[in-house]
Amino acid sequence: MAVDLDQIETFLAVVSARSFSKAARRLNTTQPAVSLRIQALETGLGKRLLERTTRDVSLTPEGRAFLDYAERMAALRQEAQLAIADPDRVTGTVRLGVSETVVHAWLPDLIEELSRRFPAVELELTVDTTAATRDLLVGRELDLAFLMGPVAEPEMVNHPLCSFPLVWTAPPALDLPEPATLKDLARYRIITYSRRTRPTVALTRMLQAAGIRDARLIASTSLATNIRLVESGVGVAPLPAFTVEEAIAAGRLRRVIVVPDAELEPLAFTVTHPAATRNALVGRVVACALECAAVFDKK
Amino acid sequence: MAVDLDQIETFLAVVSARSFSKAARRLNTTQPAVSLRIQALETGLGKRLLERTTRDVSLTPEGRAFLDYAERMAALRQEAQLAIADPDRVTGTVRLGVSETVVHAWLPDLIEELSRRFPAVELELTVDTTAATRDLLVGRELDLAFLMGPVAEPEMVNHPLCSFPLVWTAPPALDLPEPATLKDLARYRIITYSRRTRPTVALTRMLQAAGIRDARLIASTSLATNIRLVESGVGVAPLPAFTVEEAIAAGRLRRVIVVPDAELEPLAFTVTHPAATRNALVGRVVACALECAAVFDKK
DNA sequence: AGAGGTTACGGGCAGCGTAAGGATC
DNA sequence: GATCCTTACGCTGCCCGTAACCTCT
Repeated sequence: MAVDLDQIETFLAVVSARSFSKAARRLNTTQPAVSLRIQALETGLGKRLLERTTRDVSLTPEGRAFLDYAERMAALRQEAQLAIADPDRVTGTVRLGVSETVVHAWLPDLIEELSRRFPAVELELTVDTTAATRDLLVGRELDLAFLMGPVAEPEMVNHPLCSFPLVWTAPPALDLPEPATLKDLARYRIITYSRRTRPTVALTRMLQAAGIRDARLIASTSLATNIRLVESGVGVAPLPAFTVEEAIAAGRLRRVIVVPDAELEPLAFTVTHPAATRNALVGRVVACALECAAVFDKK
Repeated sequence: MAVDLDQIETFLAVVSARSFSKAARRLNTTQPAVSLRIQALETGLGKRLLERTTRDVSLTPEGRAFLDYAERMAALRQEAQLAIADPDRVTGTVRLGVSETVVHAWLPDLIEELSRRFPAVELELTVDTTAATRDLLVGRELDLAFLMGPVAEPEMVNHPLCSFPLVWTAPPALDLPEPATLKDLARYRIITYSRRTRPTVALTRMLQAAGIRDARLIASTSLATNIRLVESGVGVAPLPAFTVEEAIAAGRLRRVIVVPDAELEPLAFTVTHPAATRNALVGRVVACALECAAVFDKK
């Protein structure tokens, strides 16, 4: 009869997923269970909160009003847990978006640290390019994200997080003078991040500025793939130093010293989240991420 | 595992009752059920919230911190209900303290009106003198109260509510000149409110000022009793006009016209509640009470 | 001994998952 | 016909109430 926190979590999940069945998956239950919980909530309030058409789920005016209360109640529950509970017992979900580079750096450390501090908290991880992640974040489908450069939305908070120097890398056998110029490098295929990303944009500008028209770029979304391609002799690549240290030490890759004009800016990452986040866990995750990034930097 | 609104309501009830068994009675359940709910809450948080000695229940530091969250969550649930739900479905409890005079005036109207507007809301009524009610209110054991004169606590909000003229009343057979002086009245027993109440204090001052030392006062907490005493010929009494209109019309009582010096101030009632009330229903009850009082005044 | 909180235990019912049913594209 | 929400139904497990127990005054 009365409103119940379970129902509220379900309601929030449905609203955020815009679908009963997706919400059910996310809540680790079945779709009928979600359906019944929403029905119970609606009966308890005596008002319909969600309008279900066959293709979409939308909020009724009452639903929109209730959403605000629901979010505040869920946030309050979590705040209370964080303030009082044994960290072991804190529950909740953090939806985190990350760029692949971070995955290869310290994300495993963060995941481990978080699951140590908050074993009962679930992490919903989305790995994608900065652009895609950014859109999810702006659409409030993520609670926070680690991505390149600040997000210039007014409602978003950005913190500098970490930065990774890029080094030019080539197969050991490649014929390259040192220091190499952009022109030298452009004799080979250049393997880089996908088209719209910040480093690739910077690189194409540099190539244009140097008057190089016929550069052959290979854009890939996968950092691991890029490294593999260089190791296989496909071409040269600017890569985050930490990803290739081991391969260079082992002689599988060669670090190419370049002229200042060919140096790329380090990849600067920020942690970004909505200013009015109602997920009290976000603060903890941010703090933990800053620590992990700092530890990683020192190594 | 997770915190549940049922547990929170139970926690709040236990804290407010300072007892598991009293809370159980108030929640219409059994004492073991309360015990288990509190245990579940504590296990869920991994912290003990309540310290139980054999004679008293007190809050641990964590409990005190949690109390704040619990109150906010309960308030939020109720706000959401008030904002969205069918009024029929709004649940909750309002703890109301009233002076007896109000009971005889329009309290039945208020109760009826409230149970019409919010059939699922429970009213916990305490009828006592203004002084006793005031203490309960200050101790936050009441959500609001209708009592005489403003409560001068800093955290309390007072609204003028209604005022009842007092008329001197006597048994019809009594020998009294008109207009009667205080001295005339004081030849008989004067039946009045209990010692510490505002009208009785005013009356004793008036008697002192008139140099009357040997007045025989009968102080009683019950207005109905007082009326009965006058009807039975025990003495005279200042009574709220509305309570004796019918008896006067029927000839069972006589209204005594008195000189200006013997007139008593009307009984002024205010509605008082804590400024930071977390019970969203209080506002509705206040509004409803003001309406009922106004309607009553017009009759 | 009595008041009040805890533990033990059996039963009822809420809520779940499976499966079938409808509606819309 | 595919997708997605709803309804039906049997079952499990949780929570409740009764009752016995413990502890402190």
